[in-house]
Amino acid sequence: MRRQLSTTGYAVLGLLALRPLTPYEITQQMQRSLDYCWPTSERSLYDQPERLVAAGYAMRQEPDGDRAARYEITAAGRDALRAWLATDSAMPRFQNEPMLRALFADQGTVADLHRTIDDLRAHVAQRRRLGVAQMEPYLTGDGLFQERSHIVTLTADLVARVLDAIEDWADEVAQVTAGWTTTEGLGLTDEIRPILERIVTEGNERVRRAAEAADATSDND
Amino acid sequence: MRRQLSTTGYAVLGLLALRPLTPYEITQQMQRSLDYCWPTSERSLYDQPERLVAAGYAMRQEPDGDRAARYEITAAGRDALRAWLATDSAMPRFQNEPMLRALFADQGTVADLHRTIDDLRAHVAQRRRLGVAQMEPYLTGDGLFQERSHIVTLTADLVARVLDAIEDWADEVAQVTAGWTTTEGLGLTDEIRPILERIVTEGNERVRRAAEAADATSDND
DNA sequence: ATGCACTACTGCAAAGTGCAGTAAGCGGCG
DNA sequence: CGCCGCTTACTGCACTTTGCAGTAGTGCAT
Repeated sequence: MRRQLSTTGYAVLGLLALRPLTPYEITQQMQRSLDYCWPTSERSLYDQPERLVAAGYAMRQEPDGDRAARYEITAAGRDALRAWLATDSAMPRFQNEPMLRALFADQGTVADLHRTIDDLRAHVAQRRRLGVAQMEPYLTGDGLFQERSHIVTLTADLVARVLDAIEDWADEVAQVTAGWTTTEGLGLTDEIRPILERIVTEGNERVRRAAEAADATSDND
Repeated sequence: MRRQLSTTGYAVLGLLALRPLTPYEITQQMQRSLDYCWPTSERSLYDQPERLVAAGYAMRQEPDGDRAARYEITAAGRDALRAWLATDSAMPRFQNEPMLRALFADQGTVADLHRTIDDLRAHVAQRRRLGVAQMEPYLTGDGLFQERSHIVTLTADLVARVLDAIEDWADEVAQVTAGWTTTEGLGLTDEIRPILERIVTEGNERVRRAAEAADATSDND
């Protein structure tokens, strides 16, 4: 009954809050809908249902014939989920290996960098295709859990914005590095300097705006 | 000599390629510069130097007095780093707990959602302040490893674009949900529907453009 | 002289990951 | 008809990572 759930545990609990699922169905739902914000290995998901049962947050339904048993959220589980939503969130944690490789690009070849960027572009394109296909049904009222479309739309919007950001960046890097013959020691070329200037000026601009917005908020309190 | 390094191992190796570091310095550099793309626990970093030595990719320098020993990359280490850069990259893996909580917002209160979004905005603002402060010196030629400023600028640009995307999203969510009195069952309201339409139309537009670009590339091969 | 924060780690239990392996069902094919 | 390969639905295991508690030294204020 006692141990504290991990974020992955609450993610699974959130899925069970919508409907009872078998362990395999949990892996599929997780892949389909939560992978955008909470990627996990399939392996770890198979252990979650029994942990939820041990915590009193889920119960195993009697299996129907020789099919796998579904797990169902309990009242205590709903309470725990509600309580978790009222706690402070961990902030985003973005593992971005293509960017890591870009940071070490001067240890490798121009071709290495181009290949990594191309792979990233292909990956983003693929993700977007899947995402759009999942969202289209909601427009005609045929989405999964259509009554949740307000929430699904808002979160999909974040995914779309981040994918756009990555794609635009990849396009820019591909363009800027197209003429490179070395990865080392280039420094602030005519193409790089304006990018740095934009980052710093627009960054400062946004920092200023955020500070003003924060001031306004604290005035209203 | 044998075991295969993790991505974290290569990240540390990449740092050592710039200059020899003590374990503590590795944690500080990792925090300062690679946390944007490769967040890790401090704890795991303390084990990396000895693993690199075991693999033959680094050597422990003789410590100077009672100070901690620095670890230095070996020729085999540089080869391994180069070889790694030539392999396929893993694709980004974004853990985004605020978004996960937004997806389950209908299990909690409007206040929970607003608080999570506010925390996210504050976090993004903080990250941006740090990032801009790190980039400004490069404009005047005073950045760390200024000769790497072309690479540092390009990767900082990705960070800036992603932070902008998240901030704009947070602003939008704050605005759209400001008038909500419930988190449940709202569906496609007058404010939500246009967002969904934008996601789908602009998403399809980008999918189309990416497909054209991919065609053009394969024509050129 | 004592307290206290900060630096620089180490140990340990629990959680997560990658990958190999397994077993059941099922459609095709000679 | 039996076997082949494929997909579905998992389990076991070795290894890595994480979070957190603990510790030892150092500077510096009270």
